Amino acid sequence: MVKLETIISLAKRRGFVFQSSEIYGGLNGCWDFGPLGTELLRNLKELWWQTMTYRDDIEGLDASILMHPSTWEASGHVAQFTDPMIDNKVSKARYRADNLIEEYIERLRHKNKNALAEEIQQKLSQALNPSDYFDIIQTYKIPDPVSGTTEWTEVRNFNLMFKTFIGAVEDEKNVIFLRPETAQGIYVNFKNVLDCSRQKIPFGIAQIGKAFRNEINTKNFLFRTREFEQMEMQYFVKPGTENYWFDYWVQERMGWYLSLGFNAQNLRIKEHDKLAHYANRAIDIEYEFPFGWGEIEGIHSRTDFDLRNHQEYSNKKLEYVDTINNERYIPYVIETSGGVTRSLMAILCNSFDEEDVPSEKGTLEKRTVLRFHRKLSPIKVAVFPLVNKDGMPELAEKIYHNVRKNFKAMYDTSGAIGRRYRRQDEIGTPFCITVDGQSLQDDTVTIRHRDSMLQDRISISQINNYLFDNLNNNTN
RNA sequence: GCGGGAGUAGCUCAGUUGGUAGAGCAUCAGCCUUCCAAGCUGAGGGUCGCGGGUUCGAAUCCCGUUUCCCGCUCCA
Repeated sequence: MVKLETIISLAKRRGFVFQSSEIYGGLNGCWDFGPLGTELLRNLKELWWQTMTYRDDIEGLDASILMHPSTWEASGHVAQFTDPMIDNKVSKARYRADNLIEEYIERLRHKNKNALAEEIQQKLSQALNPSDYFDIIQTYKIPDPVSGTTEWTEVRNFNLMFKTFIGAVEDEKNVIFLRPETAQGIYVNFKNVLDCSRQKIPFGIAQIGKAFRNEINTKNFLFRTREFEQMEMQYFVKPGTENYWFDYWVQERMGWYLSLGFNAQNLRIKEHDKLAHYANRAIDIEYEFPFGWGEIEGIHSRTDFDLRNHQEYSNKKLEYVDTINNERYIPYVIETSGGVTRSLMAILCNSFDEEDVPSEKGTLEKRTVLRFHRKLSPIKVAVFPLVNKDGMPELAEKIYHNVRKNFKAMYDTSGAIGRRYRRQDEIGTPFCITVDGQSLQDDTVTIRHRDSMLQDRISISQINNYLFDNLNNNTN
């Protein structure tokens, strides 16, 4: 499997991804998208957007990043989006206090000290704030698995939401958060969308946008970052039908990734062992990255947890009224929550290929090619004159100006033709059009395919049709 | 956050015991090239991640810091 460093190097060299604020030494876990990365990102999001909102039963939304503070009270993020952290003073090892205690309980059970284990379990289940965890660790003298000592710091709560202030005064009353997920923007707009769209349940609301989490550790290039983009769709269903729709959306979403050219062997569905407080069913769609399996999309059955809480906190009815059956209820929600940034990274990994091809000299040479699905490719077509004389550049340039009206295109006259093909291979351009001597005679050009390196000869007047046909069908 | 490795041109890297930096590729200009990269000529590009310190003198030694990679830990 390709190394992450290889991907990062190519991404930088060809303008897919740069480190944020690089001239100042970079900013941990933040990345910028360059010219080609931006195109790829836009194509990815556009495909998702079309898949979702071209349906009759899904509406689009673009909610603000800053939201009323009560949103995060209702969602549970203020109380629960928090890790109680504790450090051992001797080993310097850092733990989540609840995990540390749970591990200790496990070890007690292994030693058949079940009564004690049960006692601690009881206290753990009632623990709410940092001092509760600290008391348990103190009372039972829970040791550090690394150093074996009980030299602990206090337990400190680490909330993963980014905090800032609204207005000029920086006091507690003015604290607001950058959204840690886009979902809540959808829930609080549930009634608005329902009222204006004339949708009937089941229906969904789709949104693409940035979210922010003040992660303790960032990691693995684009995989774990503090600022990231999500593409989320919340599907509102009648209670009791949530399992049907859960299975439906798992199928749909998995199919979507496969339709983008993801290798099925590098995708899997992972059941959650432990469910979050809001979910009664959850799976992750995982991709096998160079560093191992990682989530690219989560599908959660969130029950009516969110709408019910927003109804309670806002004191506004968030019910759905079924006038035909004369029913009213708070809908259940199936959430499909995809990571744009993570998917982009998965696409880079999935597309990267190196193969040996025979060279002009008769030896084998390495060819680097990004085998993007055509719909994802940042550049759709490149146009070259075979050589820079005899009227070929003039004709090639004319063709280029024509195709770029409809397709992201590139014109290149620099270097030998083989080199220009390889440049395009490396950025995943599916088609290269070359004007040669024959073109000047009979108004035809060659069109070269990235993956097979084979060429068709077509007439210049057919170029647009050819590209439309080949870029819009669903084959890879 | 811990441990390990690394940071020198856009990329991959070299740089001997400290004496103010090189190569290949890439880029740009020109030439040459009639279909799968690395022919010819020339040019541009680096305060050696950043900040201190030691020294007559630091890419090189010391301290701090930052970023990336790998392994732990973590990921409501």
